[in-house]
Amino acid sequence: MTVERDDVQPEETYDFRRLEAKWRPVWDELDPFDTSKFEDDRPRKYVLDMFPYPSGDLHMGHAEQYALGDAVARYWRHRGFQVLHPIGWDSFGLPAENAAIKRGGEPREWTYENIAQQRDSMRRYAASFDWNRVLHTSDPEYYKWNQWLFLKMYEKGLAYRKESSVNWDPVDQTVLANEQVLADGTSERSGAVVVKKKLTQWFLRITDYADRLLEDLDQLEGKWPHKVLTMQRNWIGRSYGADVEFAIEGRDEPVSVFTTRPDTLYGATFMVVAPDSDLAEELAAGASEETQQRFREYLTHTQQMGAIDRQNADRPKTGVFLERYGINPLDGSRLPIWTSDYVLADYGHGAIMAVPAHDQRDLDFARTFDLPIKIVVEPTEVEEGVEYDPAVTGVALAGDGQLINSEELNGLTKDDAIAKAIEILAERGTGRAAKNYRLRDWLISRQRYWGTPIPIVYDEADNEIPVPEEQLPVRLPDGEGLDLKPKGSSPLGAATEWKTVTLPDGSPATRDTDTMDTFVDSSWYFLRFLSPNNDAEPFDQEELKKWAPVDQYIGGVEHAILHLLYARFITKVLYDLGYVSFTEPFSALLNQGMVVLNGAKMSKSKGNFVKLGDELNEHGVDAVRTTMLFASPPEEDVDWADVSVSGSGKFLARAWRLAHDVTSEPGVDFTTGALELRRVTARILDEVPKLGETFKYNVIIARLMELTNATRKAIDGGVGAADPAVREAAETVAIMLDMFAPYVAEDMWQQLGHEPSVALVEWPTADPALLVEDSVTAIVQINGKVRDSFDVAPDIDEEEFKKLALETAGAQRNIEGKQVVKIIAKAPKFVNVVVKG
RNA sequence: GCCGGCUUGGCGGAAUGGUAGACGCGACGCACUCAAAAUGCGUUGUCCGUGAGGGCGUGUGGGUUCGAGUCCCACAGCCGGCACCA
Repeated sequence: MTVERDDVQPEETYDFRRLEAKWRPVWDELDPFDTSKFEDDRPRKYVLDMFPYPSGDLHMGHAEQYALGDAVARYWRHRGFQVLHPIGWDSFGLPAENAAIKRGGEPREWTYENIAQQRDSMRRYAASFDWNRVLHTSDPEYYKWNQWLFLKMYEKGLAYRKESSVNWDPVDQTVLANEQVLADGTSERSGAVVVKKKLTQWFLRITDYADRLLEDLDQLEGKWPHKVLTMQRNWIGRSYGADVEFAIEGRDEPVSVFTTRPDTLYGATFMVVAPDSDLAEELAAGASEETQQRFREYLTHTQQMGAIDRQNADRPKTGVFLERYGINPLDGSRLPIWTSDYVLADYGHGAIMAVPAHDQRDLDFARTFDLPIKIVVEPTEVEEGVEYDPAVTGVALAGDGQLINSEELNGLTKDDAIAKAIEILAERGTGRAAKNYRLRDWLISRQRYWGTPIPIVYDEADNEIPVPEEQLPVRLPDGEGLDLKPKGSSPLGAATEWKTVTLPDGSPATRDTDTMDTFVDSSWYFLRFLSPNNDAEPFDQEELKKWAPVDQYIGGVEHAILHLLYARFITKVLYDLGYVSFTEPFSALLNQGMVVLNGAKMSKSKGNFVKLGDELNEHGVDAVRTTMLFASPPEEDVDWADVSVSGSGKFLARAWRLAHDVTSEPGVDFTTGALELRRVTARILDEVPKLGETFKYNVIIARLMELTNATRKAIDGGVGAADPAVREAAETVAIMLDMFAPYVAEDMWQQLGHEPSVALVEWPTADPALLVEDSVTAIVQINGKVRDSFDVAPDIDEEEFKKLALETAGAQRNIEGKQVVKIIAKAPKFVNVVVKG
């Protein structure tokens, strides 16, 4: 194959290697996507691809994402928009640190080498980025503004430090984010079972924004994938109910519990507190020595249990009676207080009222420890003779019904009783309506080196002192000489010189040695792209007005919750601080599917893997990009075993040859061209913009294949290569193909006698006259079944149309001997004859 | 358990309530070739029929409609999210 290539004239045949080598330097020189060049009145679009983490070179997943994002950006350019399409790197993070530990050297070197490699690959991939706006989150010029953001939030009380229970990896000796804990409770990297550990850490008060984060999702309906909206709603997890105060015997202060079912208050027969809560410890302290001992053992057992073990609802219920009692605020009954690990310390108040008849978990617990079960809601639909008593069936009655054994609530339905119970509690001052969230505050401290230093110092009394804004950035010290190995505290603790500072009054202080979660970096980077080199402010207000918010965001569904939730949160914070005028960062979101192989996620270790480099070398950039988008609609997964990259290559070669064969001159009058081919071109010019709006690139490519085939037929058939319609069609193919195969498109454009770049050429609009056909094919149905068809003029009159339909052989055959009941006709499309007999 | 989504040929997929299967892959046949590759042309939902033509067909069952892949109801299967969250 390679041998033969030398034998043929290179210009006569499609050769992706030649095209790639030819056009890359031209584009580098032209820099066609430099947004600053366009100071005109065209409408603007901000098209953003989620920026990559620089772990090695680009892989198939990147190829899919950037093929898609680039098609979107190129689409809008061809539609006459100024398009901002920037790229940068999410370049802080643990993999760089691990690579440095493993192979020596510095996280910095590893990171920037990978960035250089990925940047080269992206340029080869012909992604239409504005290369003048590149940012790296690990640059001090960037993370300075993370620190600025942190200080602004600290001023507003939105950043705070507290002791809490966090995910701890005992092998790597570091905290882990929730997303780094696998479903089986092990660390995704070390494989160790993750445990909970109490540490003092920095948090961002995202729970203050829970309602807005939830309610503003409604604005995004139809613009974001429904799936993502649902996932965010689940994650925030708002539930309505009541806070109820229970007096505690031998304690001055009452204990609050949250319940979604205040209607079942009369059915409460005991209380449960989380073993790892402060309350449990305090209550246990008032119990007998033996019980205190049992409590301590139980607490230890709970703390040692993995996070996932604890969440396993199938586990038998365990617990310890604390020998203390609470008082039901409605009926004054005495409720024994237990502790059990099915109650979580950090949800609600870490304590519950247990209603075993109407809550499955409470019922399981009551049956295990032989506690009373009192029915207070009679189920609505009770079948005669069917046992429904939870004490017997073991199934709690969670549904609707009529209240019984509940004094003033008796006879009410569930919903009415909830309202009434809240009213009574409020009157007596022992409770109130309340809501609770699954969402927790965002823990941003990390015991890692390769991240943004937290701009706080501590005086000798451990008071927090924010670093003054003018002293930012707090630069990360050189990693050289620092021990990055996991040891349970941040590597920055060993940077003595860096860590030690002197306060204005001369007293000594130390820096916070943790770094920020890298999700902080990515929560606002889309704003930094507007003015990445501005060192006076995080983002330029004028650029902000021009471009923000992001019109179209494109990325994988794996970020459906964390990144997108954090970015939405920070945007709302910036809105409240007066820095931006919008409350949602991404007006529209598109999730691309994954590239899989034989139905399974690609995995190097399992040998189930396709190397992007191999595909590019064998088939070329254009064929790979086209294959990615032709395989299916963008949100679906692409199974590389089901696609044909060489098939895409064949199509591109056919398209390229069209331009090569055209013999008419540029600027020739298309209106004198062959009508039939012109109609095909017009139809596609008319259809493709609509398809582009809904990202149906697979269909657009199919249309371009049709147009290519039709043009080929015209050239080889009677029309001939010199016909203006052939040039019109070939130019249309070239312009549209630019969305998927920029090298082929650019070369075709040149072959057709035009200057680069085709990427900046606006699509012609279809001549409406060409969209009207001379004749259309009408179908004839008898009782809804297609029996014949006939050609008619599109403006045929209804009566004439019906008459012609009834005259067709198919109609005659099927009507014969039957009675015509009704004729439904829509000229010139179809006729349906309803017959009987 | 709760919530969301999906289900169309051998495969990926297409189809404003109006000819289901566009376009492509694969397969088969033909041309070119000593042969193969490449390229081109043709066939390709399924069953009956030599043919003309006809029956069946978009997970299953029902409904609305002159007409349903498309709208409504129920069910099944698959995928995803959340889950001892009170």
